[in-house]
Amino acid sequence: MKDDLQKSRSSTGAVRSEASHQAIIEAARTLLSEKGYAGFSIDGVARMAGASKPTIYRWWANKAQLIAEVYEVESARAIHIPEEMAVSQRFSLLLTTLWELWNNTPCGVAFRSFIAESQNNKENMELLRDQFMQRRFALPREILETAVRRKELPADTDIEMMLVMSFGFCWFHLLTDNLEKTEAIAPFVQHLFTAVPRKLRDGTETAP
Amino acid sequence: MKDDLQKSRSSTGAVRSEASHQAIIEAARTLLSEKGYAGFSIDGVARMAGASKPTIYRWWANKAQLIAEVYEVESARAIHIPEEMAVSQRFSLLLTTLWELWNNTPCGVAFRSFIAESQNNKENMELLRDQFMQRRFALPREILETAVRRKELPADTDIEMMLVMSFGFCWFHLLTDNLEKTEAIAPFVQHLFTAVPRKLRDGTETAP
Amino acid sequence: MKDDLQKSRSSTGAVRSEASHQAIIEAARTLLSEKGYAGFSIDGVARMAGASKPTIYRWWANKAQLIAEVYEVESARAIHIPEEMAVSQRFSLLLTTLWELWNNTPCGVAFRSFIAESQNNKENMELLRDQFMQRRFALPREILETAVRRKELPADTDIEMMLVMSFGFCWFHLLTDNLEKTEAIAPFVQHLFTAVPRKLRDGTETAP
Amino acid sequence: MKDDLQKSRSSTGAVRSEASHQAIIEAARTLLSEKGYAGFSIDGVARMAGASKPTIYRWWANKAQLIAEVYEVESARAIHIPEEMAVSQRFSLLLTTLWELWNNTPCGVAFRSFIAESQNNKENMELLRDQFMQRRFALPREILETAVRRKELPADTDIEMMLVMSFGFCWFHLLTDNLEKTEAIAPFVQHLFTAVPRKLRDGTETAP
DNA sequence: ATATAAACGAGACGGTACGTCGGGTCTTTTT
DNA sequence: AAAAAGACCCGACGTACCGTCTCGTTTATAT
Repeated sequence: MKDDLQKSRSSTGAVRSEASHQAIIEAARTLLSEKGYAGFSIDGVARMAGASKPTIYRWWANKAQLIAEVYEVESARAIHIPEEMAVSQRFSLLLTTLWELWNNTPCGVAFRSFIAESQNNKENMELLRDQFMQRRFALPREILETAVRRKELPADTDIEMMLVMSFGFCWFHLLTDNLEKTEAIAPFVQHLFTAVPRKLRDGTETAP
Repeated sequence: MKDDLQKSRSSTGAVRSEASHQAIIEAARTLLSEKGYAGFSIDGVARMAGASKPTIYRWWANKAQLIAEVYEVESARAIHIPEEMAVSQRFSLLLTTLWELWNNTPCGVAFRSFIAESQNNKENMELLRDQFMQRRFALPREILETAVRRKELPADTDIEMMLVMSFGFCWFHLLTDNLEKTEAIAPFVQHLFTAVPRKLRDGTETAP
Repeated sequence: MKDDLQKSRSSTGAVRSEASHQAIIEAARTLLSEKGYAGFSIDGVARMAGASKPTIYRWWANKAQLIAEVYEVESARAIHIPEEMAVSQRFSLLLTTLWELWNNTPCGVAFRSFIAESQNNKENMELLRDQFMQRRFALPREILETAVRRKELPADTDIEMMLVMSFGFCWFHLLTDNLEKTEAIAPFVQHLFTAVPRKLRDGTETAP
Repeated sequence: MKDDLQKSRSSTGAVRSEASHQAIIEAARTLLSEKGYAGFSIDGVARMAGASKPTIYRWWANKAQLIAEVYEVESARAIHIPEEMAVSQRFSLLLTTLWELWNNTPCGVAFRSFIAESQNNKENMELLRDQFMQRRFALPREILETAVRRKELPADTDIEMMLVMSFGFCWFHLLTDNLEKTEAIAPFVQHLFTAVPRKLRDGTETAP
């Protein structure tokens, strides 16, 4: 949308202020990391960003979506998982990197907040499930698919089940504020790849 | 007077009204199941229960603790998992029963709400992690320990890891409103028991 | 029959605890003088007195009446106005003494609080007007009546008007927190006695 | 952004809703006159006005100030005291008119309530004494000053003392719910002007 | 001496209001 | 057209008091 609007700048009036956009995201980031979920409010973001609430609501439908964008922006720096490693090592590295991200940036609070916020609202729940999580799944899914292609994993590996199990494991630690236990990752991954889950014979996958 | 003039004349004071207690729990239950987490408020509970807010706050520190009690009351009817079944079947049955409980009673909303609410507040987070979840772990832990005793599972089975993996898997479905996919349980359990996670050689367990 | 038997075995029961009575009055006094009207509550009195709220309500119908008793107890030490002085001097001394009492004891706050509280409630209003104030009027009325008897004042002096004018003048200073201006008393009294108000010819008095 | 990125893009914001303002004042007026001081609450006003409590608190610091505005609005219709009358007649007419206002409009309850409420709070006390009462004094003060100018009253008339005495007299009747005794006004005024209070020789006035 | 009846403390209770916060919408003005 | 400013309604928050109501415990009196 941003691009389109800017392109048609014949005489359609003012365009979205990128400065405001950045200020809002930055304020949201700061508020989340300093005050946590409990201290996060749209009012607070507007105050800190020097923006007005309507401006925020014009671009984000609600708190959850603003938080989601904070997460996405903050986690945008590409995670590089070297291709020459074995799949279990790649996966392990991915999870470790993820936990570090959650521990050391506002991403951890943002993710927890987004999950919590999504429980309020059917629309946000769908956003979380069908879009946000699908983007989170992309990289690990690619790693697993690559492994299948390379024959490191069986052709009928139930990749979706592996994703759900992995994120379930991570969410549990995230949502019980237990992310420091990074030593739990290795045994988990080891188990996961010891006997890779397979798709059911009828071909249906087992998880979302 | 407090100190010298009197001092005798003591009493234990009036006793908690069980009627109020029940009315409040029942109202909370109803509100959760009819309006969901978004429509749940202490004001609403007070209104519906015909109780006063101070009475609620006298006995529950906050929303989270009231919700937790709703869960515990509602889930109190004993779950019986026949002893003569194999451990993987017992575990599978437990998870299925749990999902049914979450699907068909206010327990599902209550659990989701309690998790969400706990993200607000360090105190509730600890309550969730150190007390509430330990009570949830009791039955599955016992099933696994029994299996170890019966030599169905190796002596060094990492039971805590299995618990975290299992609840992680369940939470993920719960928190993405995906509990209808009960057919995902079987493959999960199958994988879990295909290669049971073992404790590390140094004897430390791998999870919480 | 049974009733008769039971009736004959009756008693008057326990008697009012003077210790509690004293403790409550003392706590009320302290609370009023330390926290003022805004910080005065029956809960607070009960707490400080080590008494229970029902005990307070058993003996005083409401806040106002408790405050009134505090005033009466506190102001009980007899005020002596020498008889050999002229009436205007006696009156002036009385008012000065009164303002000192209000300034240096909880009486000032108590009186203000009692007046304020009486605005809430018809019953207390009548108490204030018909009983409490009549007791306050007693001494000045006596001084004026004595003066009439001694022929210092005309026989048709409108004593009630003088009382109302005097207390009106004092109330205004009390209720605007302006009691330090004691130098205003002398000119007031001087004016009051310069041309003493007389009763109307038809004999009816002019004030309450 | 607040500081550097932006700073232009400003505006004065939306303007106070006169409709809300009127609705709130009107509701306060109605509540006072129907339920009296005891039945007057900010919650009640909000409810009746269809306004929100924050809107009320945005414009009035507390109950007292809202009540004060009700009084001022309600008493705004100019009181006309014909200039050609003698000062004592003008004064008498003023007081009679005032008592009628208090008796026949919510002004009476509002004044009583404002006085009572001001006893709670130092800030409101000052408001009452230094602003509200000064506005009430304006008209009678002007009448007396005019009389001095016209030489109806001596040059050294202690006008402030006369004001305090007059309002003290009126307050006493107001605060003891005794305003029906309008026949008390005439003798009071007669006495007041029979021997007008004079300023002390040193030039200081005697009252506030 | 012993029953009785009232008073007592403790404190829970329903109610009402307090003053504040946040959510999301609307209006006005400025750019 | 977009934005800042900020007013608005709504409704919830957690707390304070009010006055009433159990409770079980003294305690003075009247048998």
